[in-house]
Amino acid sequence: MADYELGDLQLAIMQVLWERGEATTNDVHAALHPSRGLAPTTIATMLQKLEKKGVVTHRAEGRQFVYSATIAREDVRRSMVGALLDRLFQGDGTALVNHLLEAGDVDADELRRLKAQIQSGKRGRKSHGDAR
Amino acid sequence: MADYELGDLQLAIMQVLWERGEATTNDVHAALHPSRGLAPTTIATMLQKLEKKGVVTHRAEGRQFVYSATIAREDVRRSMVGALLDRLFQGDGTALVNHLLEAGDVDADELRRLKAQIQSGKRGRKSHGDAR
DNA sequence: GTCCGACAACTACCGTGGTAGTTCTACCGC
DNA sequence: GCGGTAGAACTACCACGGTAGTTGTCGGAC
Repeated sequence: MADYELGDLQLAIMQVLWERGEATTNDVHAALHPSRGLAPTTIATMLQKLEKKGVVTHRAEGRQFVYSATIAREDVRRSMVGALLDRLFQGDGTALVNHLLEAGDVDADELRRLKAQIQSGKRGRKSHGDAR
Repeated sequence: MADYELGDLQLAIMQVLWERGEATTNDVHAALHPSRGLAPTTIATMLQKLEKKGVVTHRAEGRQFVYSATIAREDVRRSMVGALLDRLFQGDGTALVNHLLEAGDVDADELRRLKAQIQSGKRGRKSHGDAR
């Protein structure tokens, strides 16, 4: 399992790719422009860097490039959350959840709902045998 | 509330400072050397960069510098977890908790314990009125 | 009084995220 | 056929984390 560390813009781009399955440079630019107002070339450059890094691929369609992610959102989440957990909470996941509660990012009700959902069977797949 | 984004080594250094209250360059180097094997000058440089950034201060004691953090662990956690949350989970804290569960970083039992602890009164301070 | 050692200060360098301008190419419309 | 335009490619540049060498200074030992 490689370890992916993506920057802010990179993540934003990946987000678009994950949501749409695939997208042209222009699609990505259009999606991000309202919130970031970046030049199209910036997006294009970033896409190239992302490709060199191996996390996206492209396919030519006419003279446009259609990009798509080669890695799953979950993989990036796992890797980045894991890194944060180690760096900031010494790997203690419970401490993170606790922090989330304190910061008001989740509330106890949601936690309860989550727990209930887990109890009802969808747990236990894969026996989480990944020794980080 | 400023927004703190610290790198890996920077966090490791802050960790030492937070644990000890204060520490000399040498203390920090000694603490980190086993795991990282860095040159003392690297630590010193980083400490200076951290100071320029305003997150640590120093006080001279003889000809040594004794550094201490000027920001709380909680502030950094809040700010970095918040950033991660936005970037990777679109701000949905519950999704993060869910991810933590899936990845095996916390388990349902701990969650239950946490919830119980919360229910017993220590909740509700500050009404989390921070609009990120 | 001189020299050594410890430590801070300064300087340098690499990689990479982020940003964008400029150039090249190829198709499309007239 | 020719010129314009769209989009990719190339190049450049800054900031910053991370890494460390070199230089300067000051106090202690002899």
